[in-house]
Amino acid sequence: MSDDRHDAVVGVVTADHVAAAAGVSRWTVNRAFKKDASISKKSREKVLAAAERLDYVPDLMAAALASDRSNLVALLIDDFRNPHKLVMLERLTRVLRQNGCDTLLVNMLDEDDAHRALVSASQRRVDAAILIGLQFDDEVILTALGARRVKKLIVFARMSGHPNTISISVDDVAAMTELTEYILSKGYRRPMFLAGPNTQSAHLIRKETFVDMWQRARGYVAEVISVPLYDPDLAFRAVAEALGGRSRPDLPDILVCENDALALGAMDAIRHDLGLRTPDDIAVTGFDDVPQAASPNYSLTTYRQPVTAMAEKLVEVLQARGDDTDHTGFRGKIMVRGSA
Amino acid sequence: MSDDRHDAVVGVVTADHVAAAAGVSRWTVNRAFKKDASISKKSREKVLAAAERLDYVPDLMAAALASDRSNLVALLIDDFRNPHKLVMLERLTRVLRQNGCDTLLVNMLDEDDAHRALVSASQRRVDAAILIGLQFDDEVILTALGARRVKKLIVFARMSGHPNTISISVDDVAAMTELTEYILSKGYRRPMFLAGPNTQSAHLIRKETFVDMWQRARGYVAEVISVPLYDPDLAFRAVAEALGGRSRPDLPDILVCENDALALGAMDAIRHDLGLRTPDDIAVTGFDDVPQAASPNYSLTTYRQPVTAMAEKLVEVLQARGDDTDHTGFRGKIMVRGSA
DNA sequence: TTGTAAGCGTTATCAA
DNA sequence: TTGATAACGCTTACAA
Repeated sequence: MSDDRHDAVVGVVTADHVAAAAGVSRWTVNRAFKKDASISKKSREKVLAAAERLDYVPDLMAAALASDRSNLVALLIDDFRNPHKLVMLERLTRVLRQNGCDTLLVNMLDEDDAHRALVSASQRRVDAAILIGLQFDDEVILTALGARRVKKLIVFARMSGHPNTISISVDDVAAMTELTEYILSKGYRRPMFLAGPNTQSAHLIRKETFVDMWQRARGYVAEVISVPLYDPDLAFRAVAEALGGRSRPDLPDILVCENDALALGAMDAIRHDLGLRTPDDIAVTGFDDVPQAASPNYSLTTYRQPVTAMAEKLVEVLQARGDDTDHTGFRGKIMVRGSA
Repeated sequence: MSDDRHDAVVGVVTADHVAAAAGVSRWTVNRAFKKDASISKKSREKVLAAAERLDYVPDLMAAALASDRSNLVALLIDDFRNPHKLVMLERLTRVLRQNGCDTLLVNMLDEDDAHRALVSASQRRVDAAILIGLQFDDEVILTALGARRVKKLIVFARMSGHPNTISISVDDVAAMTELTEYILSKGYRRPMFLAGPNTQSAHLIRKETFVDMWQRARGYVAEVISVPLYDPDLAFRAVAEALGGRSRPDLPDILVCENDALALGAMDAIRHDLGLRTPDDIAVTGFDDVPQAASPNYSLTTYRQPVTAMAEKLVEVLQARGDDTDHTGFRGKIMVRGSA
């Protein structure tokens, strides 16, 4: 038929058209597209054939309006400086899409924007809002999110401890314990911890775990410095400043960083500002295992989170109709490389 | 009232509720939320006050269903290895959101997935699908997208030349010309060009511009190598392999890379595989100005695209109701750093 | 300026 | 297994 071209252009093909073409009712068309619908095999085939022919696909917006599921989630992200974000975005969008879920990406411009971001998401009827790897103050954000109009609020890759949210993350204590044991086993003597935002308890776990373990093992308190954002540039400056004037014996022999974003900046500072070598003069460890960590330039010893498994758990949580609890027990693995 | 808590939980507040509370009709409520609606100041205030009180926000899904605009766009992305993607995602989501547009992030898993990705987007009634910085074969993708059910198809940060798409990008010829002039002015003698996917014409412009200019200026053809994806690791291996066995005089004195993703990998190879220095032994240039390019470790001479301006143009294109043409004349600026 | 009718394309629910 | 009714919450006419 010469309608071929026409069909594609002439506005939307709806279930009604397919129904007419297949000689069934509109509702039967719909059933054909639902997995566990009660429909005869014959009807379904007839419908799917007609749909194929007419190039019909269900309109998910209309579906969302009529049902109470949109199969849409919002990813709220507050920081694009950390390369690990790209990794998480890739995994999350991949796994979500493989499970029939689309993803709204919402850029939280600043802490005050958190509330607007969530409202935005709610206006699209998302099934869940996922806060990915917050660096903004958890408390501020979760409070702003207090009057929530979103069904589920999930904190991904960070523990939250906040009621009404579901956390999905690695067991930070176990992870940092493993890393610290490794560091202790290597015989380092003068550690310094480079921490990120000091704002909330969730951010402090890695630092505290390290400091506590070190104290117990060695009998003295490790030095700690921190930066207000997970930004390699800030880490560079903080390290350059903190270590700049020190004489050799006062320098740490290892810089334990809360994550890779900080570790990469720190390593640059050690080499290019202080003119020292790593690991020979100062060793470095990170957390996350961003792609660059594996590059021969950094060869960063770090801890890899099981992001895919976490994303799959997220899908499970999404599909669970009832309330869910936290899943903060994921275990990753230490990636031993050249930097420590 | 003790309803306070209740209101937030008891299901959605609709325009009807606000209408009742404000003592107007549902349609008046709607007008109050539209910028140029014909409504008296008084009515609007009354409505907005009631809306505020009831914590009402319009449902954008329902709005999209009823109108033919969704204020939703899909960002189709085919590659998360290139750190420039994170920059583009940040700018695009920021600018779009500032203009009332939400963003669907769709991960194209492979070339064959392009069609499904677009259908996915269309099922959400997006106003436009934006292909950001394709590395997959343009032709394959644009063909897959042929039977398109999306109103606008925009190719961002890459020229497409394909009819039925709108490109928004820098003028690659002008950009590469500027970069090449700089390189020529510095007196390099033995260039090598590191190209990305050789698949389509859009990918070839930078290479061809460089090779042509070099030939005209110096009278001989520059060497070219290429990798199938914009992946730093592949660049590393390609450079290590191409230059590995060469004696000093056979080595290039500058490696001109199609973009920063390749340049970073190339630089790592020069230093850590070949054991050479940059720029002393081999200089390097990139394209994009990713954040790492500015780090003292790389200090990469590169070309910064005006991503924000391009994003703003994108918004314009989105808002233009009619068909639009390409906007491929953006000019960025060369960022001269230590690497060349 | 305001109100009304008629959808938008689906789904929940019940009846056949 | 199938068909029909009534939403879902909004917008675009157009009429008052």
